[in-house]
Amino acid sequence: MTQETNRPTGPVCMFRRHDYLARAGETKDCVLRIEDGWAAQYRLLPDGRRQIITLFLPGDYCEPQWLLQGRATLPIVALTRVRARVLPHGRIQARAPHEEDSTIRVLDAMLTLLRNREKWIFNLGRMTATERLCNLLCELHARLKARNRVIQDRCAMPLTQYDLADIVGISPVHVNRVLQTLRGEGLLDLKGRWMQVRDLMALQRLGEVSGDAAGPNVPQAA
Amino acid sequence: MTQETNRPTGPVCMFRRHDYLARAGETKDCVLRIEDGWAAQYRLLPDGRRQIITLFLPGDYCEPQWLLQGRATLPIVALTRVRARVLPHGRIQARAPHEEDSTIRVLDAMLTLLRNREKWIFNLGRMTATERLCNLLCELHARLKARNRVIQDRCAMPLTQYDLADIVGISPVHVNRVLQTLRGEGLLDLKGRWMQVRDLMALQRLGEVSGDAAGPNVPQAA
DNA sequence: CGTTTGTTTGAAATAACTCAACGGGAGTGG
DNA sequence: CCACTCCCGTTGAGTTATTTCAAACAAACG
Repeated sequence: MTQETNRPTGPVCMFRRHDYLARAGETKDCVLRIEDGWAAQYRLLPDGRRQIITLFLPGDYCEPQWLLQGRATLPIVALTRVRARVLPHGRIQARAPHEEDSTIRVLDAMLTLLRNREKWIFNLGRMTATERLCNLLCELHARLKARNRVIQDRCAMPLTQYDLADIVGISPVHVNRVLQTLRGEGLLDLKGRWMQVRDLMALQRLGEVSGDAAGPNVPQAA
Repeated sequence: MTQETNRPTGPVCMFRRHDYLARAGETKDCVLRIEDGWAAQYRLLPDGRRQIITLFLPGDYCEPQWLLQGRATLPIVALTRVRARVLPHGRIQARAPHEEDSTIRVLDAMLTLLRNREKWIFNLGRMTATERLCNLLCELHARLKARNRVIQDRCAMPLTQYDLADIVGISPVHVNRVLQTLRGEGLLDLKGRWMQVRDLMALQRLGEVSGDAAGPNVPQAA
């Protein structure tokens, strides 16, 4: 499961679907960079309720804060086959600021994570099921696009409807119904682990996706 | 609004209720340490939906990530009269690691913020209205207790039911009804800006505050 | 004191959930 | 290659948690 090679870029880990990249409470002296595959950090209640907290896509640093505090708080599971590069703290600190995997780059990823959580707290607290789903799909599309993994608005979508439900905080059955509607309105196609976005603008409008995370903030009435 | 003094510990800011500690997009070359009062970071949609993302209590660093990235993403508003100490980056970096307001302490607060958001993403995604409210009240109690601001399970509660609603992501009317129930069952008293917790254990049980979950909840132990 | 801000209550509407069952498709093993 | 699972997606019907609207009341404020 953890085959390592020792090329100058650092060792690589492989995980099969459902393997753990981390378990709750584990000590970590490295950061992972996902090279391929998707992983999710989640929290589970004894009664079975599950919420996915963070989604890691190709190109993401998996738990950049491990650089500052080497301890996993929640389990991280592979949603697909995953290939990840292991970046020991020493290797990160040795990099010059402008280089790949430098301290600044990793800390920057941590700040991005912090801001993305702002967005999701808003989504979960104040958006409807449809809005949340559209917003999520737009986010996935944008993140994959930034990593050159979208071709003509078509990209991978390995998440099951159960996964989607546990991200947007609704029931799997309801995810299904909302997706039906979106398909019915010609906004996207979703089948066989692939997503074809047919009307990105409409999807963004439905998902209240503004240009910037800070976009839809108008001063509060005094 | 921003009266400053220049004692060796650093300048102090005062804010009245509804004053802004920060506005979206503003550049920041300092971190604030709240000495007294409560403040909230929120996001607002044009249609009026508001979600409070972060609550800052006495003793909290307000936006510790400003140390790494000097830019506010969302507005921060004073919920009460607030007194805050201004900590310019230079002053923080000059501190020895074990001292108050050192780089490590501030970064630690940032990690705590990150972990607290994990908890709230879970709460908003998977908990019922009652659970969320109980969880919030337990969190407030614990955080204030860690700052020595709880006497015999009695502490300040300056949040209106509208504020509470915007934190736990439900409607103000429903907040009211849930609070009624909790009062009716003798779990707490809530009146005149003060909260008297009568049965903390029961409140924690209702709020699914597990020992494990409680870990990340509690703010940075100084 | 009058005005604003916050709380309480009732009744009707609805978004989302649960339960339950069926169907398809992708692997897996014979 | 077929048959058998098992996982995943789909659909329907009935239920429930939470919302919205509206109005009255209380409390804080200047």
